[in-house]
Amino acid sequence: MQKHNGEKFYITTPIYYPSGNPHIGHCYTTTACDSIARYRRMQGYDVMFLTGTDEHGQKIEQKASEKGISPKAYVDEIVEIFKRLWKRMNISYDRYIRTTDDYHVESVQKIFKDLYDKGYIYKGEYKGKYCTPCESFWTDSQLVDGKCPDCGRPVTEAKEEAYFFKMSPFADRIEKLLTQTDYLQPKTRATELVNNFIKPGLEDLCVSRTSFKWGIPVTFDEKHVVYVWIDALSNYITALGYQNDKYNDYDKFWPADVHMVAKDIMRFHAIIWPAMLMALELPLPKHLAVHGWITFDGKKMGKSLGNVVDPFMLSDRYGEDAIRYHIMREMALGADSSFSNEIMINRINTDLANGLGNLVSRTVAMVEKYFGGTLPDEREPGEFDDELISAATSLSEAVDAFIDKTQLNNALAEIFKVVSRANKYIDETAPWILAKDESNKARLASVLYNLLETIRIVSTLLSAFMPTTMPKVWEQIGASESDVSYDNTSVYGVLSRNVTVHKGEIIFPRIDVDKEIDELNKMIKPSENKAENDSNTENKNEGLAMIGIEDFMKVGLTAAKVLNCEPIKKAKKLLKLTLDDGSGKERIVASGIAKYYTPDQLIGRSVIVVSNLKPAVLCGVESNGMILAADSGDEVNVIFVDGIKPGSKIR
RNA sequence: CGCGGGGUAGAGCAGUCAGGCAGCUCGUCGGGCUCAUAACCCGAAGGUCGUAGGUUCAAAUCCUGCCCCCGCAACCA
Repeated sequence: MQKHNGEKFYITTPIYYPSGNPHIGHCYTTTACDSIARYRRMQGYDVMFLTGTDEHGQKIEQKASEKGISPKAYVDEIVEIFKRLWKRMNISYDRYIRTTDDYHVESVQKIFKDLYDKGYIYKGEYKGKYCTPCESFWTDSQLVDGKCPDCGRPVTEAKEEAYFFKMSPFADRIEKLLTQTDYLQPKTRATELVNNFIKPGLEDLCVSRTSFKWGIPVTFDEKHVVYVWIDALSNYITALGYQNDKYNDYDKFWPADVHMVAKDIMRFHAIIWPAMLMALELPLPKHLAVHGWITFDGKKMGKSLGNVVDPFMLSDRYGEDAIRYHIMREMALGADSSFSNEIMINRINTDLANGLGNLVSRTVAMVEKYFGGTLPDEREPGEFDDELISAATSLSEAVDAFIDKTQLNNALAEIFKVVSRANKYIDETAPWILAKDESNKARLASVLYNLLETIRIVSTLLSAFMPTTMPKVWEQIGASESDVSYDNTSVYGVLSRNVTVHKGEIIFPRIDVDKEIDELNKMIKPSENKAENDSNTENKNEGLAMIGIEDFMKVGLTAAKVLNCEPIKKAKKLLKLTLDDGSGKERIVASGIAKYYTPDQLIGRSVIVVSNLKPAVLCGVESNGMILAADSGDEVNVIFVDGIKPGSKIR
């Protein structure tokens, strides 16, 4: 076994955006980091485990003003909730950075200036769609129906002065980093990044904004605030004291050993962050571990589903360690993993209650029943002993290897193989038969001691993943603090020969699946219905505002007959419809219904068209209006008005 | 021909890089056990490995074509 005394280990979660309450996805990243951090501490590393919140930006500014409070007051509230959750989940972070902290602000300003002085940041123009009432810029992809996603009003082409960060000088080095090193875990994503972002040419990055105020001011140009990239990503070094006097840990802990992120922010950490560090001439982090999303019953987890899988509620019901175990056991590094109540409860029952919990319970019960709680001196080795003991003492080596690769699910699988082996050992040795004959006393003591030793090793390794419950196991098997050190996991014979056990409460109670699912469903019903409503309105409009008749009358609805219809070549979802709307001129409309209708099903039929919609070009086709259809979420039905004369007004 | 991931037992997945008896977990069925949280242990059923070809003594694995699903992007007007 390798000794790691004093070696440093630096691991980070992303800094989360507190525009809403934390959900199970945040929990995954954070507990995964926590487990690695705890494991490394056990191994003797000097660990720095950082988490925090990314608190600036337009969205926070807006949410705060909706609530009529200052942005700082708004984030303060949510940060409290994050911290409360981490406490509940027993997260052992060493440091919590908020981008509103003074020292971070100071560092970011220096970094920005430094990059400017080095010539990597220059002043340019940012072009985009602008919503005047909201004073907001939006990218095309953010627009909803071509309109401002916040207020729904039309946007105009506009530009603003902005600072840009030159990315191109670093393209080659970044490509090498992604394809030729083990920076990216899993590496399968490297191709995707290189093809999508590096090969087409790295675009310079807009790093300042003038359109909102809630951010870190650019020191040499006060109307600009630093945009998210430099502000947020640099947290990983400012939290160590880079360019500030608050901390003095940069030299010791940088570069980071692991940045763990979910796949949606992989690009920033795989490309932008290394580019920034290269520009600053700083060492690059060693690994970027990218995990997937937790999906709920197959659906992508969103804010609206956040309530459904509320981590506070789950930990109330099942205990934080059961939740920690489940999400880490279920999630593989690369892929998404599906979360459902049934999978979770089954997992808790099978592995924790039936497997580990029951093993502890039956072993301790037998020591009490057959020896009054304290093992005698006598020993007698026997068949099956060696296999069990070697499985247990070699376990840490296997677990180490998976931790090194950030594959926590596999590390846990490895541990539970030994739990199974131990349960099988009980059957093989049949202690209850040994107990019938006094002459087998020594053999019986050996069997039970071997089981206690196995439990000791398994629970020690598991304590990184389940830090709340494992100490309860140690108490039951009579292990002292020094017995459960990491170093002792590869050693047999650590527990005292005359160890005394203490039967206690059931550590992982078995859950009644049917009853529990029933209750959960009852709780979920209201919020799930709400979620469905949300998704029907594209999740963007939080309930439509009331409008007056005059607003409705602004919409021109006309019956029209489909003269021709054909797929649009470049488009997957669009059909191009040629309509007779009674005006005498043909009207061309593109409609995103190709998944649900073939052209044949539409030609000759009559539909309702919104006639005064501003034209838009979609995949090279100019669309004049839209046709009405009912969207239930699962299917889309065009509203047909066959027999109605083209041109008829609809009100 | 936009980029990428995937299709293996009822469900969820590994195995594919490096060809060599099709495996794991859950579920189902049968048996065993009685220390234990109705838990534990053993056994069985269940798969044309998406599809059509090719290479090979041998293909889930390598090659070619096609079908389907999922992300991202574009395009839900």
